[in-house]
Amino acid sequence: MTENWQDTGVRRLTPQRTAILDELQRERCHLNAGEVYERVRLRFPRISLGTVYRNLQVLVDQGRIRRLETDGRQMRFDATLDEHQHIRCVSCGRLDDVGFGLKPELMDRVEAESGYDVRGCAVMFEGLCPECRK
Amino acid sequence: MTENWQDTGVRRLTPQRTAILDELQRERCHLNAGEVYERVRLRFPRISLGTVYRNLQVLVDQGRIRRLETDGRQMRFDATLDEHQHIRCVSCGRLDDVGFGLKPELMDRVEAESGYDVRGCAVMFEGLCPECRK
DNA sequence: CTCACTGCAAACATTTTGCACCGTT
DNA sequence: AACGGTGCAAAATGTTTGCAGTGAG
Repeated sequence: MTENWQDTGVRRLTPQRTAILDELQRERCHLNAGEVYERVRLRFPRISLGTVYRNLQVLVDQGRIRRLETDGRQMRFDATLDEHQHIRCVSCGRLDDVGFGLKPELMDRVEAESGYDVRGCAVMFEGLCPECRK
Repeated sequence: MTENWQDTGVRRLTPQRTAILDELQRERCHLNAGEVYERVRLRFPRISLGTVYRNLQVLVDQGRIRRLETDGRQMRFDATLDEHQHIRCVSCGRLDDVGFGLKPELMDRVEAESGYDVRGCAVMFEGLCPECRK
């Protein structure tokens, strides 16, 4: 569904859609679907979780947000589009940005080694966040 | 539960436990819990999925296997312990190894930038696998 | 009028957990 | 006897989907 995706429909920017994108852009941390739902519900009390999930998918397909694989149980969504990576606290689960990119040579090397047509990569660091170090 | 984990009990190497580790080591690709269950069930027809999950967790805690976050919906498990990373096909979901490690300097930089005590990192490349390129 | 979008609820997939029983030590 | 491990079933969690109604173009 993510793969081979092809837009046929119109994809209006509905108020709900806008609100979801809005909340993701407002928050520095990376919300999961439930958190987006909570926040958007303050403005649209009757919005449903299904709508949130559907719109998150639309926004991902449009390239307006990124989907992050965090703890393997739930997704988080990231409205920051410039290249950066993430770091997660193994103790409290907090997720922060790390601003750096891998060198393009690395992609080439991986491409040569794996035989894949490499499209991207995600780096997830983990460790103890400043709070949890104490 | 993963964090602050501390072994008190004995953790015998039961036949079921052994079989699970065995299957993970035999398979070149990285199985998910259901696939492990399927395979182990051929040898232990009465084993339960719960037991598989519990034992996978024990093996992770013991450092005998690694838990991989793949598509955000399910985990896969990796019995190859030397440092390597992974690449996933965005089309068919196939998951392969990529043998390389990040430079230690990079970790230092991330540590300095984020304030975290960095413990590790996982790199997930994605692209089209050789089959799907065709 | 059409069709994308919505709310709602049910379905789904994956993982975790409570419980009673069993086997090692 | 104590306790870690097991099978089984139920629950919990996170996500997707079917459906009928609504509204923008």
